[in-house]
Amino acid sequence: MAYQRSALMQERLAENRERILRAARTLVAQGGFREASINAVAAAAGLSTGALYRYFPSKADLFVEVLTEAVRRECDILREIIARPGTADQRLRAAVESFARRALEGPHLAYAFIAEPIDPEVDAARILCRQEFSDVFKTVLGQGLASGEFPPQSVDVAAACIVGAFTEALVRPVAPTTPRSKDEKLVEAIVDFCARAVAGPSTTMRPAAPRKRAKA
Amino acid sequence: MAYQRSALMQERLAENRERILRAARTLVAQGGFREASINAVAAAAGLSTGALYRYFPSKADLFVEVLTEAVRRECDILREIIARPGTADQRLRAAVESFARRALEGPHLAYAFIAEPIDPEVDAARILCRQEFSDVFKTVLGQGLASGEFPPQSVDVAAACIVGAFTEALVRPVAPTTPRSKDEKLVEAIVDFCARAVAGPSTTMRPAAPRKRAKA
DNA sequence: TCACAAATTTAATCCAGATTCATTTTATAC
DNA sequence: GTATAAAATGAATCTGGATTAAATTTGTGA
Repeated sequence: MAYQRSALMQERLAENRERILRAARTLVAQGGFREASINAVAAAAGLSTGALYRYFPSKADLFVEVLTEAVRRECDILREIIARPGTADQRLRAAVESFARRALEGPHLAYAFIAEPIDPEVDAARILCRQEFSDVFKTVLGQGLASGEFPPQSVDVAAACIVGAFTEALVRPVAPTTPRSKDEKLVEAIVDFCARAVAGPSTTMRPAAPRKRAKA
Repeated sequence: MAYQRSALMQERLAENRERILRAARTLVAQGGFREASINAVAAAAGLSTGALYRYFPSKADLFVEVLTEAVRRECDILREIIARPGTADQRLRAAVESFARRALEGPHLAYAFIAEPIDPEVDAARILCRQEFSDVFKTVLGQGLASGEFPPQSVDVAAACIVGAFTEALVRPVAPTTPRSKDEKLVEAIVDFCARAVAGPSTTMRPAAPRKRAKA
């Protein structure tokens, strides 16, 4: 007779898989990918290293899944915010603020997901993820542009700049220094920066030709 | 008799050291830190691995030097640009443009210097370097703020955002796709983004009203 | 020329962490 | 219960790259 897993067993296995993913996420959140070795993940999940390989073919596969899963959730939230009623400016602000706020909760996690390299395979997945973030912002930028609320600008570049701006502003200080009060100011300043950037006065006051600027 | 190196020998040694630094920089420029193993660097410099350790105590030390040297040069250029006459807006634009343009020449290099982690020791040095970049932008932001040319804003955050914005916008596409024509557009878009961000309307007021715009 | 110091080479060694595998334990079918 | 399949263990292996060291070559001072 063919061997068949009982429903209970099925569930336990699925649970283990979840536990591994959760453990990996938690470890990354605590100390970035550096802290998230296979051994550490397995231990945190209450399994042996060997067992882990029953659930994921390689470290890269595991972290690709951790990454895409987290980014999917994040993007869902952002898309929901952007779909709300309001001006493009309001919605953009809300999205940036929400993004920034959650990033502050787990700076290591945010950094790891946005920037920290581990493995070429994971890095490749990350590029897609950043694209997904960028696309969310592009949506609202495009709307503001179409309605004339925002001045003409490259939505692609602006979207990337927004992601980059708060990555740099938020994610750098992974250091212990993180008093709550400062955070509020920081989030506000970042939101303002991004909002000004897209809503600011039209900038191309200079004719494209005369470029007497320095390059060196 | 005390052993003493001839002037010729002295020079050859110094030259070797330079060659190592140059080789390291070149390799990083080609493929990031990942490609720049000690063996590769030594080979590229025309020396053996062992010899390299005569010049630098460790890989970390070597790359800290590569990094700080490159950043020092870059900041010198930026400071010079910012010290020129002109409005804060003009000088900020010139600095961002110059920075962006050179980053485009070697995206891997720029990425590696701004973001790519290798080693805790090097990462620590990088934080100082980013601070240095940020400080340059802070200078001009502070001037524009003092003169009333820019609306109230956090210069610290804005400076970090500027660095982040164009890091993300420029450095991501490390892919082969780099047609010159696109580059021009890209640089312009980034410069505009940053300029709008700092010069934009005061942010507390949020007029949904479409703003007057010039040509793109 | 010789003797010794420094530089260089080459081939280990070391290390950390991912991956595997022989063995043991647990689950399923009868 | 027994026999077999799947799952789990954890120690052993494998790997890639930094680091070291013994042996060799080159430079310096007599």
